[in-house]
Amino acid sequence: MRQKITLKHIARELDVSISTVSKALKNSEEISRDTKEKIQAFAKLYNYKPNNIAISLKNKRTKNIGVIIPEIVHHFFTTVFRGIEKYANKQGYNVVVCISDESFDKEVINMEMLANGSIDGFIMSLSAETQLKNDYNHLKEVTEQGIPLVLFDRVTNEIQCDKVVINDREGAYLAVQKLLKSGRRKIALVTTEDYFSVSRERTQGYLSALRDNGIAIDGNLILKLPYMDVQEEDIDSFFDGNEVDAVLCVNEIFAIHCMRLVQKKGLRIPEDISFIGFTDGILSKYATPRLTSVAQHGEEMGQIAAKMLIEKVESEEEVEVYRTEIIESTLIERESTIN
Amino acid sequence: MRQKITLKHIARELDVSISTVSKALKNSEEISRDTKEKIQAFAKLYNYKPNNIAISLKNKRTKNIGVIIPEIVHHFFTTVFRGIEKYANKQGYNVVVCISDESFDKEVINMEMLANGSIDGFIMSLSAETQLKNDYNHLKEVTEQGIPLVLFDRVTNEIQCDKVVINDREGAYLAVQKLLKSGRRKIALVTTEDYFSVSRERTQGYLSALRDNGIAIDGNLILKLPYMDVQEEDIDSFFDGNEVDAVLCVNEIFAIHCMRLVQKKGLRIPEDISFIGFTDGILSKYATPRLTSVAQHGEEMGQIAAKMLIEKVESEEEVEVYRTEIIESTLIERESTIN
DNA sequence: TTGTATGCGTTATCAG
DNA sequence: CTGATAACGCATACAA
Repeated sequence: MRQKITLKHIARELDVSISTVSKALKNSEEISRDTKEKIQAFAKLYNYKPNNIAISLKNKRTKNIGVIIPEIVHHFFTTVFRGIEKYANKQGYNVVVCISDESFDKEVINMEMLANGSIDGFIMSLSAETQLKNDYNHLKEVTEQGIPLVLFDRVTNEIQCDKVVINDREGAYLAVQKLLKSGRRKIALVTTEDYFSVSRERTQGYLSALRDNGIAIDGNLILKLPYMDVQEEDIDSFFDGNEVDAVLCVNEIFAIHCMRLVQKKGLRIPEDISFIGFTDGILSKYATPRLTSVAQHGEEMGQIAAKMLIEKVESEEEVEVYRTEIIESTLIERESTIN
Repeated sequence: MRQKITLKHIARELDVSISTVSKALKNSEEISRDTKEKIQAFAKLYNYKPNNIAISLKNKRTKNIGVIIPEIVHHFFTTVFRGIEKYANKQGYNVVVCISDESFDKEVINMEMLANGSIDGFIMSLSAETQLKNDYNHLKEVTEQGIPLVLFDRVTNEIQCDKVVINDREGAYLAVQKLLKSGRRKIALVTTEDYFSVSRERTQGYLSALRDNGIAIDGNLILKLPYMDVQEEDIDSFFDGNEVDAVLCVNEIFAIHCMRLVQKKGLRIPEDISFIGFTDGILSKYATPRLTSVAQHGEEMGQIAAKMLIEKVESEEEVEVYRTEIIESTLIERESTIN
């Protein structure tokens, strides 16, 4: 087993000083051609690579970025992560990922673990529990220490930092417009509890689209489902109790569930009832019928978040100005709606 | 902005030496109660946390593990990652993820980036291109440097290291058995090119199940699809050209595609034709009909991989014995098959 | 009980 | 052109 070789080894072997080796390997003008060649050849032969940890300690820069997301087995977060990783990698950064598992405590623990020198900045999306508790002290801690932070998708106004979100309200608005234009009038909304920032926004979009079109809002047509562990009975009784000709769901899982049950009841999609979902993940593409969906542009979101973060990390001056990037959402029309 | 505080700061502030502070914070017996209390109180007040990088440099242990996977927007890898992250986190390790994007070059670059001190060991699944080229020098490099490596799912015999795979052959065998037991005789296999280790194994299982049951093997019933960018026409003509009453697909995407087309042709699933897929991801669960599937137990696989790796990382003696853990695959029966 | 010195691997400054 | 030294933050063997 060939041990990792260090500057010291090379220096000893070639009978020069460590600093000479260091300079030679950086092709410094200070060092004579002969010496450089000798050292470089030796280094190459033994496959010398500088130790990242030592460099990090010296530079106080790790070239690592920390990503904390609520869940990874979830298409949207996965695409965002992809965008982050792609951009970060191109800039020579590595990505360390922690999953908060929608838990406040894990989110806090993970942040603290990483905040002690392991990373140069954070990209994160808030856990459900954090949003519910509305407690953001761990984020404050971190930003006060001067560690850059970029929040995406699930964000909060309580924290001053860069953010990137999609225009959720607009997305919902567009979706409802689309449904109205195709003649639908009894449009239901299937959403989560209000403490999710995205659900709130989407609900707003839904409501204002109806309002702008002079449609009375019927509270009975809004179904709130738990974020996890959807009970089919809840959906079932909702559709039994209401006459509905179109449904907007705040995520694709809800949409798939609803479509299945509604089809079981003998309704045809989209002839009898239209469906539009959010997220536009793999389920939307492969559902039967294929689901019309508001795309969240996860990968783009990730790239932008990474770009914002790295800019902050690499900017010398402590700029105290924070941006919120809003990505326009777009409607991907498929088979679950009519024109 | 409160800067990160170090031992040196505390020492200076309290007019003691750095080592006294260091020991006091470790509650060393050497230090007097008074001094300890004073130092600990001060440290707590200023929220002192040791710098991970410095500790890594000192200990030559980063408490980071590197994960290199071909793709993250893919349910199986995502569940494996979940398992890795869960276990690693519990043991105080962080996970840095790189995506090879099925590219040999990216795999190599990522490994080299991480092998220079950033991580204590690797967990990886080979990229498609790597398997195609059959070139594993980058893995050899790393293992020769004494960096522990665990391969999962997409593995190779060329490298001596710990491995964890599912019993793909057995899984396929069981699936075919199931189909035979329900009276099916014209069983098709939809697979990828041979250079994927998993496809090879699954094909073996398919063939031996047929053989063991005295069914003649019909090469026409084996459809090889490209791993990416499936062309629906290929599937279409396959089903037009062959009479088939059951299909085993080596992944769920293939299965979904086939089911959709077959249904379009007017066949009923499972009455006319049965389907079994591999992976058992989100698509299998939400397909119509729900897809019977060979579960790959991704999370378990990830946990085991992480456990194996951390054991190696933490074992002092250089044990030159490598294990291959084989996880039994199980058949999840749903609506796409009959009894 | 406390402090000094040394080292982890690297780079930068300054002296020779 | 080359090398000694200090520093990054921490831990520890050893000295006082």
